[in-house]
Amino acid sequence: MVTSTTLQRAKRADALRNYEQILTVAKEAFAEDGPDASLEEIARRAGVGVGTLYRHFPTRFALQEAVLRDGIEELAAKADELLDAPSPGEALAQWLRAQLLNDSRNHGLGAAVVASMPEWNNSGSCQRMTASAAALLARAQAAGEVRSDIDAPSLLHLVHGIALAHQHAPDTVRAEKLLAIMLDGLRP
Amino acid sequence: MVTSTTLQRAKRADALRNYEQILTVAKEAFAEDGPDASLEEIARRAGVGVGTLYRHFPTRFALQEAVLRDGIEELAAKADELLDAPSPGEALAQWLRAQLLNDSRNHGLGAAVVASMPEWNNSGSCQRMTASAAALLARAQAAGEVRSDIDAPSLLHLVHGIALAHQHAPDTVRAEKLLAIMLDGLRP
DNA sequence: ACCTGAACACCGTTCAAGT
DNA sequence: ACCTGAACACCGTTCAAGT
Repeated sequence: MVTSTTLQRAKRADALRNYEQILTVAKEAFAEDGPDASLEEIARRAGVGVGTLYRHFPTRFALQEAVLRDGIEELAAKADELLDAPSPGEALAQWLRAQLLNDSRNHGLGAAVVASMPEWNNSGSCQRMTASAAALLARAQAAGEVRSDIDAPSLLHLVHGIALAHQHAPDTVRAEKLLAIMLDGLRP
Repeated sequence: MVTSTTLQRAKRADALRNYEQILTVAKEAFAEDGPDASLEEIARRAGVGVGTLYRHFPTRFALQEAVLRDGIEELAAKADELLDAPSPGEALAQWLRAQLLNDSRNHGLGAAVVASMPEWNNSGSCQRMTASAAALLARAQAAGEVRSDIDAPSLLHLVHGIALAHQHAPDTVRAEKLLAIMLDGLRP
């Protein structure tokens, strides 16, 4: 797995330390205070000047995307694995459940970013998730296990919608039941 | 129809005028700038001191709920009508479509409030919508047109999730297609 | 190169003073 | 009763000065 760390190239040691520290603190802050958590406080808690935070993450969205990156890499990897699974329909269902789980793991940050950050649609993360979803979906449709009149973006919208609707009452059971209902609706 | 105006009792004329003016401006502001629109600017554009805004609407949520109130009254009324419609399943579907339409009419404010304001669940508006949904749902379930293992809050969560996922690309066609898929999933 | 923190503009919220 | 707007605290963002 390629982590954000290994992607850093030739940074000074202190810069790298700061980068990681900001990321760690940001993860906590977003979980506690939501997607609008104070950047100033994140910098403070990371023991870093605000300017340093802005240097590493020029926009709030950049920081949010960085926080989400690990989970997204994992989901992409999981999608690749699932492309070899025996039942294409079940593989898709499993991956969508993983999406839901990931959304709840980061306390709804993912879903919130998708819904309220216009930049999301043009981000690499979005393209990556859409590509994974499209591959799994195409296979399930080719196998006749999923109706053909739905596309990958719609599918992701639905899952994130379910996640969003539960971000303030993170009832995993209920969320998974809604996903099950949605999956029933996906049958041809 | 009972409007918010007729609910005001014995206010001074200028107070009432201010109340209405703030509401009008807030509606525009939320549509333009989203649910976090500046309260200060709303007051300014309404030609009113900030204190006056706070007097009428002690919290941001109070103002948001007031902006949404008319649409909610309409939906509640529509639900009452639809309880007499011939097909219980179709009546439910129609009402859910109206929910979606209402969400897009106020530029996603409704869905955003539902998702990001913890106060929502305890609000009268929420109880009202849940009651309407429950009545239509119960009838559809009794008629055997909708599966019995879903409840009204889940149903509303799903619809608002769909609306939320589209608030930054308000593609009505796509949203309605997702709703149709969800409705398919609701069949017994 | 990278970091710091002061500086500026802006917003949320309260409250003393006004009518 | 209701309104106003100044006052305070806080945050986002930039940028000159430092290492």
